[in-house]
Amino acid sequence: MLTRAELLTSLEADYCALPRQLQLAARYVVDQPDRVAFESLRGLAGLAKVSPATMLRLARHVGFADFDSFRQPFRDSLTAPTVENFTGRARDLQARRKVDGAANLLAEMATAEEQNLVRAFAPENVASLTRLAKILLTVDRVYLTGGRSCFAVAHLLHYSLALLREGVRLLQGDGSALFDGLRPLSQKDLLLVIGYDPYARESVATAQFARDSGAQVWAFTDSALSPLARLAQESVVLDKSHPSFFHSLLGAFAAAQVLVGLVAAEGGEEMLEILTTREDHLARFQAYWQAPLNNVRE
Amino acid sequence: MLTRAELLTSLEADYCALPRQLQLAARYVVDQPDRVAFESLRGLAGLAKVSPATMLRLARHVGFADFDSFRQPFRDSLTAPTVENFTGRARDLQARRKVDGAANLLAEMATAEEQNLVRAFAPENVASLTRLAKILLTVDRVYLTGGRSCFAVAHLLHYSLALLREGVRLLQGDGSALFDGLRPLSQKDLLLVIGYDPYARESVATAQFARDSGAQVWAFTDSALSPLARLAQESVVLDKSHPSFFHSLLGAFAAAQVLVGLVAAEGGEEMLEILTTREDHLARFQAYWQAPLNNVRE
DNA sequence: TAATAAAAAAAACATTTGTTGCATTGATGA
DNA sequence: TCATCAATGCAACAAATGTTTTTTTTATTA
Repeated sequence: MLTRAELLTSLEADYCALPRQLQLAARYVVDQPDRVAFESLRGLAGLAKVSPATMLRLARHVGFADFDSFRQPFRDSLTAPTVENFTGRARDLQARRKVDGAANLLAEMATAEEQNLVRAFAPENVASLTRLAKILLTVDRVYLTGGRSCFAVAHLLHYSLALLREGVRLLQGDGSALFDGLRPLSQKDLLLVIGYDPYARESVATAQFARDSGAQVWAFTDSALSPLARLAQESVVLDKSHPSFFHSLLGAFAAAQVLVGLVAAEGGEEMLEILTTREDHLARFQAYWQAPLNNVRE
Repeated sequence: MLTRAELLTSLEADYCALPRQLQLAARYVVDQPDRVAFESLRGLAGLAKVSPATMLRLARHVGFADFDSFRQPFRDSLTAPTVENFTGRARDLQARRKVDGAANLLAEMATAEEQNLVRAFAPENVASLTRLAKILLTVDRVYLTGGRSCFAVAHLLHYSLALLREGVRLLQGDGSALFDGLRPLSQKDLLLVIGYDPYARESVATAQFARDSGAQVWAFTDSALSPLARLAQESVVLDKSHPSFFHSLLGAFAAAQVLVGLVAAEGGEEMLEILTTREDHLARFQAYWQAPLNNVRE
């Protein structure tokens, strides 16, 4: 399917070959592409001083079935910061809709996940994560918690951050053990809570507890209005769109990895040394698989 | 005239004082402000799962005379010259490399993660995952394992798949307990192992053990030549590029979510029923946080 | 519990929308 | 000059839209 840019160039190329009224219509579209995104067929025709039928003919001329799909690329260009090859492929798959139901589901998943990823890198989030990365290196202890599926995110963060600094604690999500782990929480500590709707009761309770103790609370969550965001002093708001029954956690994972990357960068050279030391340590304890020395010949 | 940002903050501030349905409407607007720009009143109401009248009431509540003027700020924010678009900004930043280290790092992360995502949806992987989804519904038991950071992937898969069928086991990655869990492994079982270079010794050993027992072995891994891929009968090969010290697991997470989505789709209607039953179950045991019933008045 | 008020959904309405078919125009070549 | 055909506007339609009014549901108070 055509992108806005392709569409505009093809209009410019065809321009001379078009009949007079279609030229008028094309001209307005080329000159004011952003307005196309918002106007109705009749509205756009009025602005271009052309009859509605003519504007529709223009849309058809450039290969679209109806006005709505003609307008779509103009809308996309305002919203979607997508990289061409990827969306292109997803749309390809969506094109052969009825042919293969599974392929369509896959295309929807791909599109959704891409959106989740893009949103994770939204300017507000990037700014928040940068701030958080700095803070993470100054606080006494870092507590991580995530209920149910979000536990995976917490676990990933714990694994990585624990390599970067001391005093990173992962709170296991089932009830009582949780508050035991939190007992020594103070004002110099930080809790990062990960939670999507429906919010695990324990996660909200933990955040409340941490906040009441005067600790810093940050959240990775799915809405600026989520109970976690309201408890947190600052939060990273992520998308979770997915065509299946489940929410997508991809945005949260992306944010987590960004955070880890920023913390590592913040730590500089000395942190890299710590890291390589620990790697050596692990290697010495044979945590990793080693390729057999003698290759087997075929 | 309110700007989009002002509008959103005022909406967030009022949120608690709003009646329940208006909260629902407000929440969608706050979470997906970009969609407001393009949707019709009825379309938006549908997305927010609210009646058209309610959405209109929200627009009126924040001081607009009609839906059209309520939507205008959202449109303006898209047309305005501010390029909030990240990839655009990322490209800008990459141009002036040495100027700002942090911003450049972020741009590199975004590009890398996008690549990881795209590779996860490569045709070979999609084909493999589709096959695997079908198989997962036929085998007796499903074992999941992932060492170190990959444990997060295994955990996510376990959480989701366990909602979809019986007999899904997550093998905790530390040593002995692992083989205990595997003892009853048979030819009708399947092991899905997730592992990136450097490969955790236990993961390789587990895969070897499973293979020797005649069970099916599948792998999410970083190379077709990885020890896990060699042991597996079929594998999903993923990228892990990341500008930081750490590997990115985003591809693995994406693949995991695709797999879950496909299994759910494969299961059809009856599986959805099982799922909703379990949700009810969890709700009844108060696993989830509930919004307080009484709204605070201003 | 019953009475009252608030909130929400449903129904109804006129308007606007995208689209189609048809009539009119204007140009071109026989 | 006339026949032909593309180009264009106009009228008409069903579908969708924004809004108002009415009815039903829900919550709160006496």
